Amino acid sequence: MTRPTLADVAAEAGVSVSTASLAFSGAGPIAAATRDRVLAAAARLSYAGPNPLGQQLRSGRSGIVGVVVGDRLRRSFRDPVSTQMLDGLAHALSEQSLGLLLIPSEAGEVPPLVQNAAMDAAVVVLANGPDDGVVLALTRRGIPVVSIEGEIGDDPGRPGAATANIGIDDRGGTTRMVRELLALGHRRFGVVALPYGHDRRLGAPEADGPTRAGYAHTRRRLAGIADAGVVPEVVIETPASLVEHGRSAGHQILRRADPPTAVVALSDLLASGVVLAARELGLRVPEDVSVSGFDGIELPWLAPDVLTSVHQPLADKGRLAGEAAVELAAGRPVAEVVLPVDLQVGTTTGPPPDR
Amino acid sequence: MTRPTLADVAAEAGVSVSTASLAFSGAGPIAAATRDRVLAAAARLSYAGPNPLGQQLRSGRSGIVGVVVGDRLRRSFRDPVSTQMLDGLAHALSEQSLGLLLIPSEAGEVPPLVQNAAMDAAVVVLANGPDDGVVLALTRRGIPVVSIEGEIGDDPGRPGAATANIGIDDRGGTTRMVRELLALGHRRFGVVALPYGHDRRLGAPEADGPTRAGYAHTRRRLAGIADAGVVPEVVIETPASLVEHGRSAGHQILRRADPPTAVVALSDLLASGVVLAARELGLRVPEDVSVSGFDGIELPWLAPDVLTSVHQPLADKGRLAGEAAVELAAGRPVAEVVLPVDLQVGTTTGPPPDR
DNA sequence: CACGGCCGTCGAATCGATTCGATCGCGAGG
DNA sequence: CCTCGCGATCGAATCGATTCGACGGCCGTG
Repeated sequence: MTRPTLADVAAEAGVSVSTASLAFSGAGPIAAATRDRVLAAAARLSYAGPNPLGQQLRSGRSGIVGVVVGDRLRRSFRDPVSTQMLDGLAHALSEQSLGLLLIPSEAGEVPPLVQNAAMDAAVVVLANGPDDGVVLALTRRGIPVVSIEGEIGDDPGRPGAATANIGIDDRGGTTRMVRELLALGHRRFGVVALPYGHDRRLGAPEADGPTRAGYAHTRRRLAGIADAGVVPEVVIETPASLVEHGRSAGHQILRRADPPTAVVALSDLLASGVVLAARELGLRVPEDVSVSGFDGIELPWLAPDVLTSVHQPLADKGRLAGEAAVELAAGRPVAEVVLPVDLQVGTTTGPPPDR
Repeated sequence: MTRPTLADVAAEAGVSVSTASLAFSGAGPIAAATRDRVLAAAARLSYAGPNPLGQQLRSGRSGIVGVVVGDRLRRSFRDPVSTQMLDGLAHALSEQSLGLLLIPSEAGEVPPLVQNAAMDAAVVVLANGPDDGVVLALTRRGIPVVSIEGEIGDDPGRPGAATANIGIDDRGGTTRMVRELLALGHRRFGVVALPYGHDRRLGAPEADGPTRAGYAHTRRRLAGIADAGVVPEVVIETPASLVEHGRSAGHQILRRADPPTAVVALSDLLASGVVLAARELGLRVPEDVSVSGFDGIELPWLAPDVLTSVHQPLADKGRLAGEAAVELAAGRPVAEVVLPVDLQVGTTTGPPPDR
C-alpha cells in the first residue's frame, strides 16, 4: 500500500521510466499517444505527479527560500512594518513558484532549521551586525543570504556564500525629519528609539546608544538625528516597536520637568504610543508637543490625526528582497539596494509652544 | 568548486562513506578516534553537514508542514486572530524541528506550491467546505490535511489521505452571547457577519446567508444566533474581518430608521468597527446601542471600553493544529477537536434604551 | 531500392545520503 | 594454540526522479 512511483506508472503503461518522466516534465520529444497512455496509467494508480523529493535531489535545488524573522512571530506579526514587507516578499517568491519557509528566531539564538533545513537562499530580517549567528551559520552552509536592514557585507577574508543587502535611507530620512522640526522652531528634543540589538534593554536613557546598537537600522536612524546637528535631551530605548512601549516611553519623556517640545520616535507604532501618552497627560498635539514617526503605516486609531512620518516603501522592500534571493540562488551577484524614503507632514507636528 | 559531499569527506578522512555517515548521524557504533578524524576532515573541506535533500529522499520525509492561509498575507496578517493562531502553530512545529512553509492562496485558487512542494502534512486555514480545491489537491497527493475551522471530513468514498479538524465551539458561543443580550432585554438585533465564502459579497442584507456560507465557521456562528431563537432584523456580510469593514457595516445598520438595539458582530475587529461607527454617529455605547464581538483579542484603540466578546483559545488552536499535523504525518489518526469558548462581558453591552 | 535523418524510446548513470548485512581484526577464554 | 564473539568498518542496495547518449524504426529523397 505504499504510494506509487514513476517506475510503477511506467510499468503500468508499458514504457520505460525515462519515457514516463518525459510524459510529466514535457522536456524532450514524446509522442502524444504515448503521453496519454502514461497519464492514463497514472490516473489508474492515482499517481499525483513526480515526488518533489526526487526532483529536488536530482536538480540540487529545493525551491525554498528561508525567511528568518528575528523575533517571536506573535510580535513580528503585530507590526505592520514586518507584515507588509513579508507580503511583498511572499508575492515575489510565489511568482517564481518558490516556497517561503518561515523561521522564527528568538533573539540571538540559531534555530535548528537554520542548520538543517533545505533552502536555496535565505532572507534574514534584522541581522544583528555582520557576526550575527544566523548569518554565519547560513553562509557556512553555502546558502546565499539576503539581509534586510542588516549590513552583513561580504567579508573577503571569510569563505562564504554570496550575500546582498536591501535597505532604505534611514539616516537621510531622520535627518530630514529633524531638520523639519528645527525649521518649525524646535530646539529641545526627545527620542524614542527602537531596540538597539538582540540584548534589549528597557527604558533607561543611554549615552552609548548609537555606538552600541547592533541593529543597523536603529544605529542609522540615530545617526541621522546627529547629522542634523541635534543632541537630544533624552533618548529612551524600547524593547520592541509596539504601541504600548511607545506609550510608556512617552510617559517617561513627557512627565519630566520642562519636557522637550518635540518627540522623535523611530517608528510609527512607537510614535502613536507617544501621541496616546500625550493625550492621557492632557497635552495637545501638536500645540503642546510635536510627535513624529517613521515608516508610514496606517494608524486608524489616531484618527482624525495623521502622523507626521518618514514613509518607506515596505512592500517594495520585501519584493526586492525576494528578487535578490532568486538572483543569488541562481549564482548571480546582487548590488546593494538603498531605497529612498519620503517625508510626509501630517497633523502631529507644528511650531513649539511660546514659553 | 562544487560543494563537498559526504563522499569527499570520507575520502579526505580515509574512511568509507558509510563510516563517515555514522560520524555525523551518531546512529550505530563508531570509534571516537574515527569520528574525530572524519569531523576534522569535514572542517578542512568546510563541509557543513549532510545535505538535507539527500536525507529527505532517503527518509521519504521532508520535515516540512505547509500552511495554506486562505487570503492575501497582508490581510491575514492584519488580523490578530490569524497571527496568534500562526504563532501557536509555529511554536508547536518548531518544537519538533519541523519547518513551516507559508502558502498564501488567493480566494478559491490552488497555488502551484500546493501541487508541487514537498510536505509531510499541511494545515489549511478556512477551507471552503469539503470540496475546497486546495484540500482536494492535497489529499490527492496523499498529504495529510489538518483543517482549522473547516469541516473537511474524511469522505470514505474517496481515496485520500488522512484528515483532521480543529475548531472551536462557535455555535455555542454565539448562542450564549445572544442569550446574554436577550436577558438584558434586547429584542431587535443586527448582525455583522464574516465573509460567507471565497465568493465574497459586500454589504447587502441576505436571506440565504446561513445556508450559502461556504466558510464553516461563519455558518456555525450564524446558526448559533438562530439557536437562541433570534431572527435578526438585518444581517450584513463583510468582505473580511477588518475594522474598516465593521465600521461601514455599523454605519449601514445604525443609520436605519428605528435601528436595532443590539449589534452582534461575528468578530472582534468587526465589532470594534461598529463601536467606532456608533461613536461617529453620536450614539453612546452601551446606553444607546449594545455591541458584542467574538474572538477575545486585545483592542487597545477602544480603551477605556472593553468589548463584550466570546473568547477563544487562539494560540492553543494553532498549537493543537501543529500537533495534529505531526500525528497525521506519523500515520496516526487524530480525533476531531472542538475547543471551548468563554463569554466575557465588558463595557459595550447593557440594557436597551427605554423607548 | 538504398541510404540519411529524425523522431521516439530506452538503459544506465547520477544526485547525496542512510542502512542492512557481511567482513575483518582483535582480545579473551577454553 | 585454536576458536568464538564482539565491536568497528566497509560494500552495496536503496530512496525517486532526470538526463545524456545510444539505438531502432520510419519516412523521404536521390
